[in-house]
Amino acid sequence: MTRPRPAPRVAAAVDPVARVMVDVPLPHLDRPFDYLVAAEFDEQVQAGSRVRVRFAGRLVDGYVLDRRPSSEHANALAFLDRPIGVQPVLTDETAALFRAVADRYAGSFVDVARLGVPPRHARTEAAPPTVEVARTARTVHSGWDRYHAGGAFMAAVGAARPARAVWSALPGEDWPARIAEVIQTALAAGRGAVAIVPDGRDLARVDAALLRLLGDGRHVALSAELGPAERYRRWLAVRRGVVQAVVGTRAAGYAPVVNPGVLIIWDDGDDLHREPRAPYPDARDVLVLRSSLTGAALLVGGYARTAEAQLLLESGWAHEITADRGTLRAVAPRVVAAGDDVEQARDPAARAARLPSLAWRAAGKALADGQPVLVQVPRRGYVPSLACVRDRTPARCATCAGPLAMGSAQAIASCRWCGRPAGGWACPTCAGRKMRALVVGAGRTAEELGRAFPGTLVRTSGRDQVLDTVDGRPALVVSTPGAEPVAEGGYGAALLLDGWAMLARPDLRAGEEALRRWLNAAALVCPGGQVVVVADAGIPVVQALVRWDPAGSASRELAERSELGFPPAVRMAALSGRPDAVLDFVQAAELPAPHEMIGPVPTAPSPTGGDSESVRMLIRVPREDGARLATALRAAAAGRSARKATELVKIVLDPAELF
DNA sequence: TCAATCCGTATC
DNA sequence: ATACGGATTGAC
Repeated sequence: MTRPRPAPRVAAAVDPVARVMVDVPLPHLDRPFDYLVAAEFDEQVQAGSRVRVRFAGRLVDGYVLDRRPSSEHANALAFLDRPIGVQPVLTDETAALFRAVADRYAGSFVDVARLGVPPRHARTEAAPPTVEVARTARTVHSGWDRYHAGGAFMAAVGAARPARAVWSALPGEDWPARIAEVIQTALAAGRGAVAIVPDGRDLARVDAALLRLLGDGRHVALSAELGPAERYRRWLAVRRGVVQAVVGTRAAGYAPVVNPGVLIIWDDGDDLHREPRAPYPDARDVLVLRSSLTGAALLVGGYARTAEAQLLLESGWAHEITADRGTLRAVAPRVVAAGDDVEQARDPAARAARLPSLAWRAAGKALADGQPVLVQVPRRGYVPSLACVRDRTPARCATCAGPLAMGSAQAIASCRWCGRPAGGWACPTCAGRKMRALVVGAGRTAEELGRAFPGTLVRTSGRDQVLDTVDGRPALVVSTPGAEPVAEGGYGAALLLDGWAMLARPDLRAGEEALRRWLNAAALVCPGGQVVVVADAGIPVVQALVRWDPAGSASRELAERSELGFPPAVRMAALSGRPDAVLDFVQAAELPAPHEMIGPVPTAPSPTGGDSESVRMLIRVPREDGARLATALRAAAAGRSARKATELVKIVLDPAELF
């Protein structure tokens, strides 16, 4: 009985070898493997194509890096199984970027490619490309001449020079319009552009600004919220060079724009820029790497300034775009710090609303002047919810040290992590036995404010329902950080009520993050309007808000991080997992000298239910050894996976949360 | 003497 | 991961 034999395959005549990155989760296989391309697939298998290959006996997905005339591999090559679709997805430039990001974060190429390449949608890929008719662009006067070096940066982008800048936006700045102007300048120079913003609301604003400036069809907005078909359709338009400008959320930092001339990130301190999937890259770093690799210009902008952006400046890698003090004074709100004098407030309504009297008066005046008032309150759950009524020591669980909270229908506080009721609590500092709500949610604040200002319209913007804009009529707009609506004509006043609560967070970045949120809210206030921040005026970041000095604050922050030995002044890696696995890992790793090991410490039990057996270890090296540290960690991970150590160790470079 | 099993190694 | 080869073990 003769079995039907498959027809013998013939390799392509030219460049028969494809170098393929295979999609397997093992770190030691993060390198190219060579396959033969059958003649029948010659056209479909190109540099950047998705393919299916037989690897260790199984069919797996892969990406073709390039085609070559021959292989270095000593043994016979296998034929690759088949191409997936006809559309190459990587460009030489994005392939190099995926490699660089993987190397920076001790991760693998395919992990990063998964972040940067959207899932294929076959029908969309096959559909004829929609013909976009570009409307004539509108010319407007650039708003960049209010800034030192603003015009120079625009000129550099227009001349396709690789300028790199950190931009401190003026309060009230129409930053989406400024970003649109930069993008328009890059397009006019025949180059592409990528702009990254934290969330969908900012994305919509930049999208609208681009539509106004460029007309239809010159750009696309990319975000994860689009359905798979629409997301792939827009992404394909970029990959095919139909559009050259992209605005999007963090994954759009990898968009395969042809010949990018400028890369932009807005509000780089927002934690939404950090990817929560391995290898946990940050969008600012992705753009910095991409700028270095391609020579594209880079713009890091925001009202606030991060220590990381400050380092770009102090290392001389980037230049500053700022306005002078006179220009700033003309547009800035007046900012005062109010100690939390709730108890002394004369007005009973103010007392009931937990408002310091200064804040209450500022709000009343703005409302009387016919203007809206912004009230920023922290998100519920952002900080421990109960504290000692006398000295505000956060109330913690006696068993697991988790934060205590008051349940909805319970009379007794209980732990939010372990759920145990906290009967008989006593303050560890003053032995007081009374707790009070440290932070009141937006809903409750809105209720109380409504009573404090009878007859005033109260609106809320937060997690569940985010308002994009409010009109210029008098109203109290209660919002959580990041959800503040833009007010027509600007707010008459802003009350930042969460000051000390925000600063009380046991986090390395608490100060920087508090200032960032305050500046973002205060920037929405009209020139000369009143901002009241409820915090101790002696705290440096409170001073930085009062003087509107994000640069000075970032400089101080960076100096402090240098002194304490924290990123970005040094490079750190956090290794977490079961104790034996973490120990085994660090023993196997050939870490660059000098290095410092901190820990291991047990990781805090969390409501998300992480392994209670888990520990975390920090490794610290000088900044210039960052690449070597990542290489060593990758090698250690490869060694472990090669010898079948299955216990997972999570590697995070420069973790955002250090405590 | 042969099969079952363990361990190490390569995966193109 | 998974597949394979070579060494090792154990039973006839």
